[in-house]
Amino acid sequence: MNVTIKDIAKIAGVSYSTVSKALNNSPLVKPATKKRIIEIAEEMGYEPNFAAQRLVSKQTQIIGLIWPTIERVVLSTLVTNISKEISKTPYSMILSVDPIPASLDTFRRFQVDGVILFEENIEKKMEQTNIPLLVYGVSNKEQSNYPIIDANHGQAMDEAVCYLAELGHHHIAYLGDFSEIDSMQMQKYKGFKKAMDKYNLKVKDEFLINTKGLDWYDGYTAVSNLLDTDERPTAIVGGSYDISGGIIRGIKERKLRIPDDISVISYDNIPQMANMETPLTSIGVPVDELAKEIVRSIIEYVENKELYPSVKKMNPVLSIRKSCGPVNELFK
Amino acid sequence: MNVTIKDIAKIAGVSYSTVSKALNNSPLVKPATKKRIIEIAEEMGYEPNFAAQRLVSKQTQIIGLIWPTIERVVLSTLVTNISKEISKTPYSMILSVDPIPASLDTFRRFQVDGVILFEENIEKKMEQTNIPLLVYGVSNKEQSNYPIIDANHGQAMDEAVCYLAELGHHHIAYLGDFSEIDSMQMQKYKGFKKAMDKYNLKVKDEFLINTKGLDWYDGYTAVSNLLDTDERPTAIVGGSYDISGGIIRGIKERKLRIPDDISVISYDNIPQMANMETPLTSIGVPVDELAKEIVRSIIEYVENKELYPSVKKMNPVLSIRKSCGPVNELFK
DNA sequence: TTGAAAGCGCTACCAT
DNA sequence: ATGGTAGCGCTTTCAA
Repeated sequence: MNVTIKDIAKIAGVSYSTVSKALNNSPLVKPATKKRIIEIAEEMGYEPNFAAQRLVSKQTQIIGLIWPTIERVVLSTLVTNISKEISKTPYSMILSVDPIPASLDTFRRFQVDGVILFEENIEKKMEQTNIPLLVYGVSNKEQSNYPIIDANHGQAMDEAVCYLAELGHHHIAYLGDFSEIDSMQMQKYKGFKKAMDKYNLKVKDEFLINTKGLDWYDGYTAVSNLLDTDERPTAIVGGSYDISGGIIRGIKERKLRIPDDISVISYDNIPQMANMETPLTSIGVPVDELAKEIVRSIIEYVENKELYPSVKKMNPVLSIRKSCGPVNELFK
Repeated sequence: MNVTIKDIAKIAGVSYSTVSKALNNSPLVKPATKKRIIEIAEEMGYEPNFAAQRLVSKQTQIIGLIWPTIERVVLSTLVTNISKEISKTPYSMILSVDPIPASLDTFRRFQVDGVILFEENIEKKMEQTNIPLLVYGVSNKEQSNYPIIDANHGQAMDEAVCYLAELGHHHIAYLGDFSEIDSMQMQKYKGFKKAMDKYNLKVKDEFLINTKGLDWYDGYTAVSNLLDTDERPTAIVGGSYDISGGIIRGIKERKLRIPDDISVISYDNIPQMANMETPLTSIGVPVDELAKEIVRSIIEYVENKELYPSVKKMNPVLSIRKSCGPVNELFK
């Protein structure tokens, strides 16, 4: 059997309610007593009984997170960051890898206080959930039944293009997925075109490549096609971390130098970008900030349910590393 | 407030202890009463209070799983399958993405009944855990402090090579990671060489390529190098699902046909292999069987702690799809 | 076959 | 500043 507060009380020679207070750092206990009790508790290897705490406090202090179905490094990095962030709070996080409805079911049984979700277009599936739900994804509509954390993709592309333009690039290509299925990808694509327009840069059709996927080899294939033509861009915007990885490799295989011959800027902003064969200059909401905001929001929502479901757009950050440089005059 | 058994008791006109029994399908309750109570419970949307159940029953009925740090499709497929398998039992599963010690800490707080782990060489880290632990990984030693589920890599390679030999292949290449760090990979590599030996096939040094990684592009790069030489193998064994994906693409890019010009067999056995551009013939423990065994074992261990920690080697299965064929006489 | 009641370990309130 | 105690929702004796 495990140590309980009653055991501690017996040893400490106090009542067990005092022990409870001491362990919860209540100001109602004399510091000396408190200290003594805490020491005894530690010595005895006391671990509070979660179930008992919950039973009485009604709150589970658990946040559920549904593991995104799409496998991407950026997403799993985000999940890891969220986990780290939550562990700094009094809350714990549990994950489910099941499909959304099954996950919600599990979470209901666990009586979690709130749920974090990554999918979009989940309206239908969510009908009767009364658990506070926080979604990370695209905010299509003005209104929503649950709070949404989104990234300002338009601004991100604007900053990326602006940066490249300032470096003197006029011939910029975008390699990303714009298959119309994934609205987040579409936002990036549209954002790019809009930004090019804003900075008075013409964008050639051949410089707009639909990778039809977000994986490493999608970027690799796309850049291979791009570089095997006569006219090359002086800079490339990669639509995602993985795509950009493929882009870099493709470029290197053609013995082109980054950034001397060609500059590359990538969407997404995760620390891994600094550790690539060429550290990638990138644009996007830093994953740790994103995680912080997601955790802050869900907890705020949980503790304050009447809060109006809000939509929050996170601002991107340009992280300058080594993959972008001034345009090479030779190639102009 | 949620519905409790007392509420149900009031409506049903019985005592709440009867409700408890009825809901737990106790034989002590008259079937008619039981049926009525269950109906009322459903109608009222009753959900048992997890915390209360735990508090009294001492068992949490929760299995914790520590998300593997290495990102691989096969592993996440396995996790998904384990989750599915556990949901068929009275147990639930929670995941943690934190490093092992932090995860174990969380699990201890949650008072989970058992933990599933994927890493190897964890001896040191586990010192003082008294939670039943089940490891999926390589069983280096005869003895271990915890049960291990392993795959019979030697037999797998034997079957793969045997199959290819029967199809008439003599020139077989192995593309996998054998960087000595990952003992599971080493087992595959050694298994391949041993099997080649057993079937009296010579293996050329150039046909043994260390991909130094398990990703798609590792396979792609390796096969590109392999195929750009004069002498080609008639068959390739790919060391993992991802590697083999890259291999296939590399082959196709060179306008070679699978399996007419070259046969490919992949390690690992997950359903996704049937859906590739060329459905992959593969060897490995089917992921669903693996999941079943893992779940069966951990539960057995949990419910039967005095059980001697065992090492179980799972048998591989050869799944014949479309990527292997008889050797093409022209290339012999 | 059903009901009463103890008690799981804890928090929070009221009393001292 | 400390102690006493009700009660969270449930399972599980024991009694009827």
